[in-house]
Amino acid sequence: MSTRRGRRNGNVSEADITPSLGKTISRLRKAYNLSLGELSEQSGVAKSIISQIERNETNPTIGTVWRLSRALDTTIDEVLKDEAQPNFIEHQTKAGIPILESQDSLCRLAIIGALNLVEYLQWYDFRAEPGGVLESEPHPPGTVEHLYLIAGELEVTVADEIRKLTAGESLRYHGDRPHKIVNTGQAIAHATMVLVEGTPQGEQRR
Amino acid sequence: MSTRRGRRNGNVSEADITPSLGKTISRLRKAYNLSLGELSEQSGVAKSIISQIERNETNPTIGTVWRLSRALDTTIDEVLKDEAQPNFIEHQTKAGIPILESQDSLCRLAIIGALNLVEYLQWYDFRAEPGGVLESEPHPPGTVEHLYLIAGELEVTVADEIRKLTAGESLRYHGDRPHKIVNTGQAIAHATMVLVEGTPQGEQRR
DNA sequence: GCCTATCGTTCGTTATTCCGAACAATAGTA
DNA sequence: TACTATTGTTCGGAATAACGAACGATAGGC
Repeated sequence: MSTRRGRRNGNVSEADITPSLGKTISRLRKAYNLSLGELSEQSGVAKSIISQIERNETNPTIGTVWRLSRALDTTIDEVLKDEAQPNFIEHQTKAGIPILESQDSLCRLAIIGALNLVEYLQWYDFRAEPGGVLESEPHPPGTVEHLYLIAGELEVTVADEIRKLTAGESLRYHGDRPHKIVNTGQAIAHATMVLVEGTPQGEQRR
Repeated sequence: MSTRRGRRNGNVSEADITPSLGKTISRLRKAYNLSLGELSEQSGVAKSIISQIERNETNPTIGTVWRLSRALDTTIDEVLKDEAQPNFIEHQTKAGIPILESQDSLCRLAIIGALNLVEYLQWYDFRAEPGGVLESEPHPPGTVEHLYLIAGELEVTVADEIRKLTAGESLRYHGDRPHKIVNTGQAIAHATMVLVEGTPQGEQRR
């Protein structure tokens, strides 16, 4: 019990207490199609550090992780959550629009737009084959998700509540809770999804 | 651009990016009736550091926070997360969605969502028969319009510029100028439109 | 009142995070 | 092939987080 924070050249000790951190950062970075240099620029963290973090070769500061989380449009607690979420696999399309695929590869989320406002905003084109399931980890606190079903039939579960949607209906709910979208119909379901990452109302100013 | 991470005696900069952390640790520690020394013993973190963390005078490493979380019978993401919010789901039925029709009644614009943020935000489901024309009066200054063409073919005219869109493409333009959307194809055109009113721009979210 | 125990804070040293530049590995282009 | 760009990694130096000990403050016990 002497090695304070033993590391140095090879053997990792404290670095990998959160083994998912490096993978998570790496996965998010790739989902946004960013290089180390680009993420470094957007986050203000040296790319050498990001490289080390992704390989779990260092024990970063809260501040560093926070800056990375922010650049990756998420929050620090999201990034540090232990359970790896293999929900999305990054997949590149012809037009350069990143496409996210669900694990069963029956759902496809295309990021068709994003805006940097005081709040951050993204919208998606969502398609699901019959039986397709899209499970989302909670988004950052205060996030609102809006789903408009263009065609087909969906079942949406937020926290414990379940709603069925038919074509033409829309649903709005908190995205900062675990939620699941299932195509319960026989045909392809098609929807537009808008995601607003916002200041929780009644938030303190400093 | 010299101050790397300015701190030093008094003025905190990076330390309080997660202002709740110190309070959270302190609250948990007191909830268990632990002194700094006791928590130090159980967690393996020097009590001087715990003291500084609780007063947001340092920017701890992930490892340190993790050891503290563990000693306090919780997880690191719990400690770093802000308080939860009540659940809410808002379900809008098909009948409740207002539909706007263009003058030639060949275009239909369904308002599928709106949010009051610092900026005002609306999004639409847009459908146009072949030959349909949608002419818009200029929206308030600073408005940004984003169009994502799901299917068909559109021609968008903003001020003097004309752009042709094919399925899968998207376009972003100033909405505070007169603009016109024409379905130049032979089939129904289908698009998602997002409209953001606000911020004279130059505003960013951090 | 005095002594002792315990509390949280401050101080000097050591270890390591972080940075920027240099480097190697990989493509893409002429 | 050589030249250029871009990728991720490695390396030395500066900034600082973590440590342990020392310090003042507070409260009991005698």
